[in-house]
Amino acid sequence: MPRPPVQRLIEVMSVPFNFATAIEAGLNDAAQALGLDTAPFAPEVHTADPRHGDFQANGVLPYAKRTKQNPRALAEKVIAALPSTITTNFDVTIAGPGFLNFTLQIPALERWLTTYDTEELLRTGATSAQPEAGKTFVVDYSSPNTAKQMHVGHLRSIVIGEAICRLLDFSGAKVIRDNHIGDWGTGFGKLIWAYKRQLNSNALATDPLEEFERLYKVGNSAADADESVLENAREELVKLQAGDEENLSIWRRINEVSLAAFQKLYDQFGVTFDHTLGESFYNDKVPQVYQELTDIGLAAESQGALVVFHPDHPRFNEQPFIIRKSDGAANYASTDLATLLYRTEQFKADASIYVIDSRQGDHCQQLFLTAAKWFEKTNRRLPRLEHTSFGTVLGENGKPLKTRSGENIKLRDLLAEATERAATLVGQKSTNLSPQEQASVAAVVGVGSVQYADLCQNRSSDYVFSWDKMISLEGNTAAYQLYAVARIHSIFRTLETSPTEPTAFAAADGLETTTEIALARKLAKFPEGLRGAVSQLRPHALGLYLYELAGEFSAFYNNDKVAVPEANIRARRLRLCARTLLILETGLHLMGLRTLQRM
RNA sequence: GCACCCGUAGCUCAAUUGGAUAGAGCGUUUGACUACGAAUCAAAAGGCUAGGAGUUCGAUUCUCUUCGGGUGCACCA
Repeated sequence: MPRPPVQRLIEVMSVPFNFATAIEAGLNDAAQALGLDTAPFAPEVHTADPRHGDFQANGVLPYAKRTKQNPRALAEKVIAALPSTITTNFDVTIAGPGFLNFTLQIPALERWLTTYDTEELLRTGATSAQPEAGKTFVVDYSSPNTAKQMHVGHLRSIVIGEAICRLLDFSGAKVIRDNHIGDWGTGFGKLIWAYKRQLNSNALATDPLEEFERLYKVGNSAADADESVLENAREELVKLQAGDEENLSIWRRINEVSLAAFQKLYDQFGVTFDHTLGESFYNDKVPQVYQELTDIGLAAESQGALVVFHPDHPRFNEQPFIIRKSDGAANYASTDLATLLYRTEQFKADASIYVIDSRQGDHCQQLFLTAAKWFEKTNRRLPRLEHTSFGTVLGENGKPLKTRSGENIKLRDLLAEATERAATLVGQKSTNLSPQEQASVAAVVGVGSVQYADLCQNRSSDYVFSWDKMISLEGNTAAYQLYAVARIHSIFRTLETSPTEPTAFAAADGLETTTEIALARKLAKFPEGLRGAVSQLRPHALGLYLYELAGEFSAFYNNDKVAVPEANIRARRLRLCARTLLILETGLHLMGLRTLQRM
């Protein structure tokens, strides 16, 4: 039976969610009790190599050095002053020149395992331990251009952006997902020009986006070849921006079709935006930006354009930030500034996160620098601004991934191929499943493999896209972890019980085997995996943790049979299975993946 | 030319942001299914962290420098 809420709350409060932050607090208490100068004393707690315990604190060493004390003697004193919250949970030893090693006592591990037994409680724990809780984060990701299909170049922003949103949300932040689409570009004049002359209505009916793309190319090459076409296209754009009804309705139609096509892809990734405020939305909000930046002397005319220079910057003192083109039109610098103001004032953003590829680093730096000066002069509070940049998806030749003919690979085709390849594999490995089940498993494995391949390594570097590595399903892949999840579900099916049925664990006694204990120690480090991912907005830190957890589980599974006759042993192993399942599923969902009961 | 990112095992990547003997997977070699799912597990071999200098108790991480790769740099986002 579920315990009453009040009792649960007391239990949760008495067992720290994140042991590392608990140690940190304990060390700070000890330092204060000893009269250490707490300002320069930093506990420096990290998860440790298992050979050295569960956590290590290195802070005594630099402090002893600075105050000219014997580090080991100081370490002795610090240990003696540790509060009971630490000493009742850990064995503490001194190692080497003055490292403090903390090893979780088995009862403490067991308390953690019995306490954090639902996703809601993990979330509550994360909210209590994470500094992001209560803050408003606007996350700007995906942000494709309308009238074009998304391709591989759009993959990373979607996948990384969504994972970051989920991680922040789980940490108690208020997350606003904003799809800042490019729907006001200068290409629209050419597209409208071609639309009016060469529209194929059959093609428009069957695959409108494909048709818009074709028309855009037609308009583009016609404008290149003929000056008068270019002139015409400009006029179409001016008419559009002036509110011409015919052009506006074509433009609306393009956006409608584009957004519907985008949503089909977002559905496969489990992405839903709170706002889709494209550049057109800010059309009437850029004059204020021009005005204010000019008034405070930040922007000035140069070669006919309105630009911002930063004399205090080694490069941007000469490299301009163009906020209005010489023909008077806005560009993405103008709208990005207007957007930032809108997010600050309307959304009350504490942070604005830009999930954009690393090639736009200069733009973001200029945007942030400009915004900082602008907001300071106008007495506005500047949100935390972060360019969450990422590298390029490369083919096996080390160059940006393309089709054989050199075209961009459409995201639609990429996901279709991933699903198809997964289906082939499922057809071989999962013959016990019905055809419908096989198809849905293939979709989860296929799309999940693409997502995970993108998330499992450091976002800032380029990565090589390899079907074989991704779909071969070995090593640090989605399928390896999905397999662990499916196996755990299978155990509960076989034993005819459920991971959420507390009576299944009622007879559990103390952890015994080395593989049981190793798995339990890994489980209790979920908060650290989460913290690593959130604090740096790097999902791969969580991915790596989950992979290691799945590995510990597999070792446990091979060593310690769960379905044994002894009720006490079976119950404690079942509990380990249930917690592993909870954390694997929670973690994978945080990365944007779906999970399976069988595969 | 200026700036940013990167260089770690044969290959693809980690290393908790300055911590202890630099870790995984693939590939190679060897072992484990009359086992709750072998899409698994256990073990071995594989390294002057591109080269050099510096900072300090301690450097893959910070500074300088050389080499090699990628990407930006006046009106497309």
